[in-house]
Amino acid sequence: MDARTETDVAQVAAAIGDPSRAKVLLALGGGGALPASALAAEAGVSNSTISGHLAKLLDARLLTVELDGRHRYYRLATKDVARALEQLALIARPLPVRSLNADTRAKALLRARLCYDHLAGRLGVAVMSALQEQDVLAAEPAGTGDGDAVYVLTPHGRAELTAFGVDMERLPRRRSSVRYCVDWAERRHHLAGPLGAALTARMFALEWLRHGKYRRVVHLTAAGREGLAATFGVPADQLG
Amino acid sequence: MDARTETDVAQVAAAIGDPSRAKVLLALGGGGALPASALAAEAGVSNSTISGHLAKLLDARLLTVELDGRHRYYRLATKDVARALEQLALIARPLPVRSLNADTRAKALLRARLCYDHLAGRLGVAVMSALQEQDVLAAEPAGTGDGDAVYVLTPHGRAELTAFGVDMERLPRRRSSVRYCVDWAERRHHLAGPLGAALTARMFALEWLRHGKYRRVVHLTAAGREGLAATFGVPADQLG
DNA sequence: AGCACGCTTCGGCAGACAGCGAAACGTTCT
DNA sequence: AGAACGTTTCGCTGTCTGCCGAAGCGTGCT
Repeated sequence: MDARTETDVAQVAAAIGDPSRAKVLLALGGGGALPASALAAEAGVSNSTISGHLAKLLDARLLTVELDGRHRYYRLATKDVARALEQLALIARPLPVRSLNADTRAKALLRARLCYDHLAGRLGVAVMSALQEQDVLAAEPAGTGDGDAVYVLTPHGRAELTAFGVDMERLPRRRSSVRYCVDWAERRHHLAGPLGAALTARMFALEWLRHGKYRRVVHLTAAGREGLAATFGVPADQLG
Repeated sequence: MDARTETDVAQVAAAIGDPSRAKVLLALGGGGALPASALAAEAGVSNSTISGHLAKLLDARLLTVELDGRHRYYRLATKDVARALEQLALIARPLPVRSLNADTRAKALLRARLCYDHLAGRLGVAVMSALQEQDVLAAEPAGTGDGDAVYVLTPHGRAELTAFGVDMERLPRRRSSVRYCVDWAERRHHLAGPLGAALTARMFALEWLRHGKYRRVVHLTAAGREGLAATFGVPADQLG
């Protein structure tokens, strides 16, 4: 027999459910690692305060630390943590803007951000929709209509992406279907899963994308703007 | 321009992050509706206390109410709330057993439960795995190996399920792929999405499954035990 | 060795909040 | 109308916890 039983949802949720801690987690939501002092600045609290918070997040196994000299780099413990955060963002209310700085940050996040390892935000949904236009992905609308649509990669799409330089060998074979997230800001789908991660990685390799000051924020380069229009037919007016 | 900005993850998480409130949400996780007093018993607090909690959960838009005479039936506001809860359960630590009663409840939940509209728990993963054995579903192992596998419904499987009485017309057409959840207890996949919901509904219609005292708990009937073995080849020793 | 730096620990304070019982409110049943 | 019932509101108490500054500890620079 097995000692496992119900899990302590309340404890994790409480760990996430503090404004400072949530800011920390969101700042790390792009999959990057940051030292304690940067996280303190991010959350707008003192170093001693953030230290307590980080200890709590470690205890809840939401974060891991890497020791590097006198620095300590924190990152999300697993992909599942990032997924849980995005899922929570989906059911959360919009947050009123606090400062001018926060406003530009927020706008940048809405424009293009990483959802741990794949592209999200307006850019993410624009790419997803362009991939359908180009018959790279085929949508199969949900029967029940409640956000449970399904996408598959077409043979043509497979060829297209291979030509683009995505290493398709390392992805699920045959009639692949495709994972996606419901974007919390756009309420539309963006590409996720292994394919989303691989495509995003390729775009970074081509320098179509660059990391912003914080890893979660992504900037589209001029090359990226041209490339997306030329290769996938993403309309330029959706790249603002 | 759009006033939407970052969302308030902290607020939702805080709403979930109280033991009593989490118990309420989990009790409603099967998609059912319960009156305030039942939820108070469920959480083990007084009626006045639960009333405050329910008000908070309503304010956070995690629940909705239906007024029915002097009763008020609460249920989860959307499927997304249920999804968020399961995602949190996935990253939460196991909870130590408190009472004998809680223990039998927990065991029942591990055996078979509803994940809002589809089957989960040991029974859920057993069915999922049997469906693969029977070539109803084909698994396409993840390239990156981090839980991003993909399943598709085979033509044979489509015929099989149609014969079983699942209304396949109302589901995504053509080369459908299939949504799944990672079961928080088993750490294996169970069938979700429209197909999972439809199959589960059919099993209820056939009286293979019956609701327990609380809707989230599901009981397998004798007919269900036989049917699952005969129709899908689910081994009897996995139905304990 | 000595200093600067990043981070954590400690002590203390103030606000938030879960808990209960009593009372109020509205609905249903007799 | 009156009693029973489900639910919410109110007042109160105790506890928890987020916050800071100061002090402590280990690491790296010079």
